[in-house]
Amino acid sequence: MGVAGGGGTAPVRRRRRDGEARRETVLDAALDIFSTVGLHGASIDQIADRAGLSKANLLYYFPSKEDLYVAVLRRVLDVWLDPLHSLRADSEPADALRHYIRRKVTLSRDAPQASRLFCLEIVQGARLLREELEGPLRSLVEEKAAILRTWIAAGRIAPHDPHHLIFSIWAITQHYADFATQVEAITGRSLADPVFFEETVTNTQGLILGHVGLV
Amino acid sequence: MGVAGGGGTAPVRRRRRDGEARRETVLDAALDIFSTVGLHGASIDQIADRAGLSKANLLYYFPSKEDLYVAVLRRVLDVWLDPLHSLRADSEPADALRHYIRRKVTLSRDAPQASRLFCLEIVQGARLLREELEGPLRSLVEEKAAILRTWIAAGRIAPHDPHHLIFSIWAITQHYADFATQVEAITGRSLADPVFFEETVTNTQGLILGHVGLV
DNA sequence: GTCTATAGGGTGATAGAC
DNA sequence: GTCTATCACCCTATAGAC
Repeated sequence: MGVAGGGGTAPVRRRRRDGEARRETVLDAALDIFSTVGLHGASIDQIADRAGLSKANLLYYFPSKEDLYVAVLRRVLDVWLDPLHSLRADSEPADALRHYIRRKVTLSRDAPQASRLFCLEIVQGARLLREELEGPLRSLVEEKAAILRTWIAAGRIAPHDPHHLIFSIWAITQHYADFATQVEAITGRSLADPVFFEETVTNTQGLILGHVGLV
Repeated sequence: MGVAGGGGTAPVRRRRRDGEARRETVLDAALDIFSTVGLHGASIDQIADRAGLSKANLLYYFPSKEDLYVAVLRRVLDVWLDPLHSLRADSEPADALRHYIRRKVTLSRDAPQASRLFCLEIVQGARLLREELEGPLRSLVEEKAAILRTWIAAGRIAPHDPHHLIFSIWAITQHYADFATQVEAITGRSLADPVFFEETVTNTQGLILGHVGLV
């Protein structure tokens, strides 16, 4: 993070790399803030401060606050849906579900801010994410629901609506990130505690696998 | 809603009743708006408009925007925790859980805004609700967890951590209110559809009851 | 209780020097 | 690319007439 940098390295090339890193720094800071106070509660000044640049300079990288917000959101969505891709037709159903649930809870532990920002956006009507939900997300879920239906047809899991099954997994696993404040207020524990983390994974796996007859 | 009101009725007494109704109107409007755009996204003007009075007049009833927000939150919390009170030690476990889940999903259908506002507040760290969570809520949950432990000790339900059980029920049932946008984007359906509502209740009941060995 | 007017502070975004 | 200065706007809250 040297301010001036030494020597005679070609400034243009280094600047470009710095620019990318700078954008990432801003996106990280923005995720921090947006996930805590929402789009309207955050000020550009605040985000710029945390990212270590001036307000005007931030607006050089992102032309408006909403643009920045959407950029953060898109990045979050990618990370967030990634685990679902690994649910494959040729897996063993029990292994696949167990693995998926563990990955989701792990993400709730390691990227709670991403979960919360996503949650805030959806709860408020997903004004800036609606297209992503009705397009790519819907397709992805439909694809995975088809796999579950295949397993049902083959008698490998009990017959339950795949949508409700997926929603139940999302609901429970994300609850431990989104409602962490409440969970901590009640239990005094969080996913950062390895024992509590493992309990959560095991409990959720048992709940879901039991439901589809895979205990 | 007569502006002038006729006749010679005692103005003081009627005014007081109107005042109460007026407050309620404002609280309803505020819930609408806050649950959609959050505390910071809402303007007093907007809420006053929806409630049918002027900004200055609203501030006569609620001294500041944050005061109004907290008033709405408290009212929401009461409604929201009410179903849990009916979980009693002398109930039949299967009936009690089934009933509780149905009530929670019903609330998600009939009071989704309350659920969403509560969700927004918790996700953002519950700055204005923390005491309520660590005090009354924690006590209430502890009380109900004790009941579940009694049932476990008596061999009436399978032994699982009561906290995780309660969180799972909350997570799933509230998901259909808080993430309704996502659910609709993916399935095209909502709790307003009686068939979907019944599916949701049945699925959640099956999931939970199966987990505690009551199917 | 209800209004109009306005004070007073903060914020998003732009202009323009370096 | 980065900064300072500034504009233009919105919004909370208050003052004071009715």
